[in-house]
Amino acid sequence: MKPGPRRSISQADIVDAAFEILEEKGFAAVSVRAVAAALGLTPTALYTYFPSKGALQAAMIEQLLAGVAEAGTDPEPAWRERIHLIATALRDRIAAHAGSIALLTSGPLDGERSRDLAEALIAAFADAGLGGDDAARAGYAVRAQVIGAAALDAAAAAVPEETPTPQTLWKEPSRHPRLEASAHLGLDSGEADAAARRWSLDRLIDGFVPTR
Amino acid sequence: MKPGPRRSISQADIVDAAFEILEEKGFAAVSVRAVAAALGLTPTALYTYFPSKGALQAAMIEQLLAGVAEAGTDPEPAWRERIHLIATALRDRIAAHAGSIALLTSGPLDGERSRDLAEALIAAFADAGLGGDDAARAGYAVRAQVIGAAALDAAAAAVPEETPTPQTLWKEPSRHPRLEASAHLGLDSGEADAAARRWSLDRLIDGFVPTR
DNA sequence: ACCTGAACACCGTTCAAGT
DNA sequence: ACCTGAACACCGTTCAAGT
Repeated sequence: MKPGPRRSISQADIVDAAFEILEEKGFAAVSVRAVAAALGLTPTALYTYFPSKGALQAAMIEQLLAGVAEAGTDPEPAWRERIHLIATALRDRIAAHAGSIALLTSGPLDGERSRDLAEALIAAFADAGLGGDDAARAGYAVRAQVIGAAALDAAAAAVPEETPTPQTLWKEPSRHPRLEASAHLGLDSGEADAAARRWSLDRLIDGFVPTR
Repeated sequence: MKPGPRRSISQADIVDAAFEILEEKGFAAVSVRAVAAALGLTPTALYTYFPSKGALQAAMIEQLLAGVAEAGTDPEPAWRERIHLIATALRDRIAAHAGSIALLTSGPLDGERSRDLAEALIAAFADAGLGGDDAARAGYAVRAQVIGAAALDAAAAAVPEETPTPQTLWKEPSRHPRLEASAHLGLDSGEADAAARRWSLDRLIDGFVPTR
């Protein structure tokens, strides 16, 4: 293809292409060169739209978080439900885009949407009656919980092929009996269901919001 | 230098060299080539010790987590203190090695030490009177909390130079008033103190362990 | 067993040049 | 303004070969 002006490709097109690669081939495969190739461009052409790979990743994070805070902005549902709506929206966004937790933990997290998310959670806890500082601490704890759980889930998903244990007559006593006894919960295989996540988040909320 | 057998370098030496690069130049800089160069070796020589870069990273994770579970294994302190000891040990290890949260979220997390950590937390919650399933859920929540908070802290640390806001006469009303009002807590700048972290973790524990 | 050197298929980014 | 092509200093990994 010959050089020259072309019908413009938008920043959003580039972010979309990057997400496609992220989901299909993982975070490490999201290279400037691969994204450019997916769009039929030369790597250098991308630097017309984004000044660096980091700037592209920041744009990806903003798109990932778009609308999450708004899930709990409507003041109609009670504060607890609003927290669940925000937490679930964040969790679902991360879960819907394989590899996105690596993206989130790869650099700064100070975009506008990231702050919107923090603000919405603090507001919900303030509506629950918490003072400003406690509401901020509770909101931080919820963000840490959702992101931490997503990180643990991604780590579980990255575990290679389960090697079928050869049948042995004598079983070694396990060093992790309690962990293994809880395997059916699916916590460390990323298979916990939505009800279980809701229950755990309710426990965290209960800890921060004193019942009177 | 000429090829040939040399006084052996150990796997631990390689892991140590890798940590030095991680802390000084960040996760992205931990390359097989850079680690080899730091040891005066050729990249290919490292493949004698580790079959892949991933195997080296897994060894780094195991070293990072070494001893963390043991911080709360002694049955003498009460269960709540044991949880704090484990959580603090994990947090301190991550904080002491800049870039290590990227390491932890870069791949599988199924090593022996990782399981030791999970087991120790579940055991402490079981001592608190929780049933096996609830203890597992509470232990998972604590792990998620510490790792999620470390991820948020690292994201805050990665935020580039704070551009001093030019003095303006008329201030735009902020879209994040509650978040900004809580800036003094240092939550989103990775500067929360140990007492604040302990308080927040106590809230989480309270949510899971019903007071009677 | 442990190591080198060459090679392959990749990276992010810069620069001069084209239209 | 948008794009190409060449270039630079890097990657992880494999392979044949040395001692």
